Parts: sequence; C-alpha cells; structure tokens
Amino acid sequence: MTFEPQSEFLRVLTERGFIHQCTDLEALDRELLRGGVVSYIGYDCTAPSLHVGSMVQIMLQRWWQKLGHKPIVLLGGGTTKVGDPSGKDDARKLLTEADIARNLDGIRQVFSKYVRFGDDATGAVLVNNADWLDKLSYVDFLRDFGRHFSVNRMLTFDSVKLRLEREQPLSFLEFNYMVLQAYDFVELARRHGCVLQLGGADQWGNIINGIELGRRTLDKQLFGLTTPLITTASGAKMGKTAQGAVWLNADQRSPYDFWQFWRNTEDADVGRFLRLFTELPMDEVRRLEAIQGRELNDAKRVLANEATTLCHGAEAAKAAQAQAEALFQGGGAASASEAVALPAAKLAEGLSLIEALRLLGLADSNTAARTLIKQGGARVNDEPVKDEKAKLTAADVKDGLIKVSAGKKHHRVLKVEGA
RNA sequence: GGAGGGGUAGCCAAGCGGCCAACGGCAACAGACUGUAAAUCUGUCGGUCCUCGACCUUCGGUGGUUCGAAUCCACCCCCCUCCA
Repeated sequence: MTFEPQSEFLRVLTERGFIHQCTDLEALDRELLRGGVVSYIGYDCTAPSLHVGSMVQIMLQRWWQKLGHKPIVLLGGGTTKVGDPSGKDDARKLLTEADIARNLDGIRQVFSKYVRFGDDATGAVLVNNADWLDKLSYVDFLRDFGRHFSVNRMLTFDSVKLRLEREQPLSFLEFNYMVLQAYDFVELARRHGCVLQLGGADQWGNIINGIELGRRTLDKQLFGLTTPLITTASGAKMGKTAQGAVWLNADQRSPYDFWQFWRNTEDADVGRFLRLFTELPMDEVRRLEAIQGRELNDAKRVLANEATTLCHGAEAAKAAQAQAEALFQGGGAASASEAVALPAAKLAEGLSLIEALRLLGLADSNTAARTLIKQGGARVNDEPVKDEKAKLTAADVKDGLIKVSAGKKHHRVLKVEGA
C-alpha cells in the first residue's frame, strides 16, 4: 500500500492497525475529506451483550465519530432470525422475538459507553434491520432485488463454498443471509445516506454484495472497509478465555475480571492492543511497546487501565487495579469488595478448606478441590496448604477476612460476619 | 417413502462381549521455570469417600439376550449422504 491518505480518519486508523482491506481507498479518502460521512457496522444480536471480539469494530466506530463522521450501529434484529452461514458447520439456532428484543436492549447499553447517540451530524444512530426486513414482501423483493444476485457467484463465496465442500448442510434460509445483508446496505444508503460499510475481514464477501447491489439499484458508489481479524500472538481467538467470552457489561464480566483480561495480554500483543483498544497517543504507544521483559508489565497495566476506563469508567478501572494489586502482591489487605460472606458461627464449627474452595467457586467438586490441594495449588492467606483435611479457623482471620487462593491467579476473599 | 452412514466424557475421536470410567488429540486446571506473559516440562482431568483402593452414575432413549454389554438383539428418537 503506497497510497498516502489525506483524511484524518484513514491516517489515524491505518497507523493504529485497523485497516485490512478497502474497496477503493483513494475514492473513500476523497469522500472523507468532505466530513460528515455516514457509515455503518452490523452486529449480531444473538446475545444480550457484546464481547471483546467486537471491540475492534466498536473502537472503529468510536474513532469514526470522534473524527467528525456519523456512525450507524446496525443491529441485526431481522437477520438474526436467519443466521449467517459464516463457514461454520452448524446452522445457528433461531431466536425468539422476545430474546432478540432483550438482546437489542443490552447491546444498546453497551454501545452507549463508547459512542454518543444523537440526531446531529455526528451523533450515532442505532437502527434495527427488522424495521425493514420484517416488512418485505417476498415476491416484490425477489423481483426488485433478487434478479441482481447471481447464484453462480454466491456459490463461490467462502461462507457458502466451505459448507458445500465439506458436504455440510446449508439451508435456503441461511443462503439468503447474504442477500438480506446486502439489502441492508442499500436500505441504509437510502434512509440515512450511508455510503460505507465497515466490518471484520470475514464480512468482506457480504460487504461486496451490498456495494454491488447499491451500484445496480441506486446507481451510487458505496464503499467497504474491513478490519483484520484479531487473534492473539499464540493464535487463539481474541476474547475467549476459560470462563468464556469476555463480555463488555459488568453483570456478565466484572470490571475486575475485565481488567485482569487485559493485564494478562501476551507480551507480543501489547503494542497491537494498545493501538487498537486504547486511545493513547501513538508516541506513548510506541514508548510502551518498546519496553522489554518484566517492565512490560507496566505497559500491560496501562493497557488494562485504559481499556477498562473506556468500558466501565475511570473509577471502576482504578478499583480493579487496586483490587488486583492487593490480591497479587499478597500481604496487603485484600479488598473486601467481592468478598463472600461467611457467618462467624460457621467458622466456629469448622469449615474445611475443601468446603471453602467450593464456596468461593474456586473448585467445582470436592474431588477437584482435593486435587488442587494435593497439587499444592491451594493457599490460605498466601500460605500453601497441602493437607486435604485442613480446616479454616478463627486463627486464619486477618482483619475480618480470609484470603483463599487457587493457583497463582485465582484469589478470593471470605469475609467473616457476625463475630 | 427407499438405500446407506452416524449419535461415546467440554470438543474432536478410538473402542465394537469381560483386562473400560473407556486409547489418543485439543481445551481446561495445578506445579516447575518466570514477570499475574508466551513457550517448554511434569501432574490432574465423571462423582463420592479416600492410603493402596473401594463404591456410585456414564457411551442417543427404552426394553431384551448374557454370569457379564459402550460393544449383540428389538423398538423408538435425532443427524448426515444418496435416490424418489
């Protein structure tokens, strides 16, 4: 790519590593120089929240708004009823209207932390494609739009091709997903003057379809721009952990856990993640990513603070850091927040370590708790306990709290009450 | 509707009358090394009691054959492929 973009959006976003592929970079650049351009990104509403896997898209829209343009957040209330074939072998299970409505609401809340909604020139707009897809008349739609789609060509798209090659079923319903998605773009172009669709690299095919349809039916030039798919340096999908997806809402993933997720970023990812998931000036990013070895933990702390501040606010970020520091640096008074209450009476009659581990969610079964103890992973107040029959007593209480750890990363606190 | 293939632990995937709580791989968890990273090595990885070990519940569902079944038989449910 030798092209030097003039628009601030493309310059900033290219530098930060958001850009994977564009249908016409130069023309888009000229368009952007005029300002106030409208773009959209479509999101599934299969879940009541969004997770870290969508963060690149969310940040992209945030930048888009910040740099003087208008973002549309398209929620696929209609397309969710269909399901993207997306190369997966299993068809998606269909959601009920009520599920979808609930999910839409949750996602709206997540988004409001990242973009400013409003009717003005750069105010974000949230739309639901069910608004137009639900009303489509089948025959009219086929006649007006269906004729612009070549099945021959659709069969060559990866999402479809993979399924066919693997002889996995692909229902007609799913096959129509891309048609509907293309139609979304045209509809948004008509309703909101939207000229650009952003999305992950896996959406390229769908985006192209929309552009094509826009050219044929509106005689208008539309643009597509994709972001790279983000995986961790060791190849794992971004945003999945043992505990499942890293959700962006506090009730599904506490700010503390969210902070921890970023704090545990692999070394090789720190720079890339700082660019993508924080808004730190590039000079600062370059300084931080240049750090080597143990000191790199400082950069990870910055990453965690920045990302958590965006998602949960500065205070939550600060609290999360304080909590983490207290737990990991041992010794220090473990934070009482998130502590599990333990009646003093219960402690008096003797609470086995095994029970405590289960109570705190550090072990799923007695066997698991035993294994943990046997392997030397269990600690009480930072002291390893290898006796399976160990009991917690009043002697273990420090300032009303007992800190119990499973391994080096999982720390919980029991708060003795009613003493 | 017809013909064939298949449903095994979180996932993939062996096993096809006893030695099977079930090979192997992935994921996960713990330990060692470190830096709350990665990689590597070691251990654990259905449950209960635990010292070896013992017992309980598992191989789509329900019945049956057998001293004994994930493995054989019958019926049923679900999935896939091809044909109508």
